[in-house]
Amino acid sequence: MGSRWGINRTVGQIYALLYVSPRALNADEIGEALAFSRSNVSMGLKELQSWNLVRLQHLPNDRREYFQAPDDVWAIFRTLAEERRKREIDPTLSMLRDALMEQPSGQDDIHAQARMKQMHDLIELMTGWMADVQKMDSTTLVSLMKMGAKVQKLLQVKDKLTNKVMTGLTRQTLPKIVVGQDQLASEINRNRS
Amino acid sequence: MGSRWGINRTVGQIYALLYVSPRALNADEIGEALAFSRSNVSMGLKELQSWNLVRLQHLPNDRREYFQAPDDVWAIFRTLAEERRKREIDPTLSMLRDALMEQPSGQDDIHAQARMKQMHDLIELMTGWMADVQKMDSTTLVSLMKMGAKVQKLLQVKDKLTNKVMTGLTRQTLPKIVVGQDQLASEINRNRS
DNA sequence: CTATAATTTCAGTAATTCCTGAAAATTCAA
DNA sequence: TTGAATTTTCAGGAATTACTGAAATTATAG
Repeated sequence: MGSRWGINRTVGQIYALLYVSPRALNADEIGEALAFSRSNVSMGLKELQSWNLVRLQHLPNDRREYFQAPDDVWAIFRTLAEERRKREIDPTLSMLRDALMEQPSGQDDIHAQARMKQMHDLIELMTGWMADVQKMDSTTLVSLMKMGAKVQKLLQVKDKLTNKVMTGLTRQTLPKIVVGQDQLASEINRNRS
Repeated sequence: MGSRWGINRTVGQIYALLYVSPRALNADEIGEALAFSRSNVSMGLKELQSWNLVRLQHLPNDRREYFQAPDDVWAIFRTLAEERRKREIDPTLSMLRDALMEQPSGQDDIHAQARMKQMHDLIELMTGWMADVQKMDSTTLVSLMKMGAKVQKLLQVKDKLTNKVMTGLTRQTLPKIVVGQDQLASEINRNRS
């Protein structure tokens, strides 16, 4: 699966092995377990290190290095997301920005730039949102995910109100309550007192 | 960039062209613009169709098919996310489930299964959350993203309270208020009356 | 139907990516 | 230092993936 997550098959296999292993493994053990050449293992581990996905251990009286995956799956996910942002998203955003700076020559260019702006804004919005999510600890993240549907329900209500697309009945029964995104936090905070 | 999003370079180029183009293009126009052979374009378009990423058009008095990308960037994002789920996430989940059904033979297997369970639950949680997000319209989605940080602040307060890790001072000033994920929606709903 | 325009398929080749063994480099105990 | 253990580098070959042109298929106008 990892092959679609920016790492190739071999590296994925190595990481899967480290992930399920109850203890840190050295390069020879990995190579033997997966029938990879020693050099292949070395390259794979180097790549995993460049992704910050492995922790290094040294056992006493053993010169070899031992590798392990972090215990917290969410930490792994966060690292992966962060590295992909650095490697793929950020360069993409800066290329889009460069393209937007150029002087458009003709009607088609203007349209293309408008489209690129849309894409840029979408990516930037999602990246910023991910950055916020990154800061949360695992427990909080799980809470957010589990309540997902409910936050959305709230937002949809808000959306209908602000966009005035609700039915007459609803409009009558719901006097001017506009739950804007800026107001949500304070709405909740008010409940505390 | 698309090469990391499950589609290869050529297909990515074709889609980028369609995306910025002010009008639908036929296969010959695409091939000429990108210097691809006609058959390469055909394969690329076929792949894009299998991903549901292009809309087909027929012009009067022209037998050729014209292709275009949807106008809404968020629709594109949703389609991409949905297709990746079907192609990558779902098979991964079912493989993990299969592995979890197997009888563990030994201590190491038990540990490996526990780890796979963690990964399975993480993926399932995120998939479910994404499914919820999928249902939202673009405007709502933007609202959610923009308020991201604020939802998190709220959740962190909740988290500190439920986990009793707050300082004595905070505990004194905040009497038994527990904002649980199940309660949030109803808290807000109550404001409506 | 037929002729022709348009598209798709596919076998062969080109290009790319991956993996290996040998050699070089590094580390560290003695 | 020396030398054995360990790791890394890298050129070349293996495997995979991508692309092309020719032929086959499909669609449609007349």
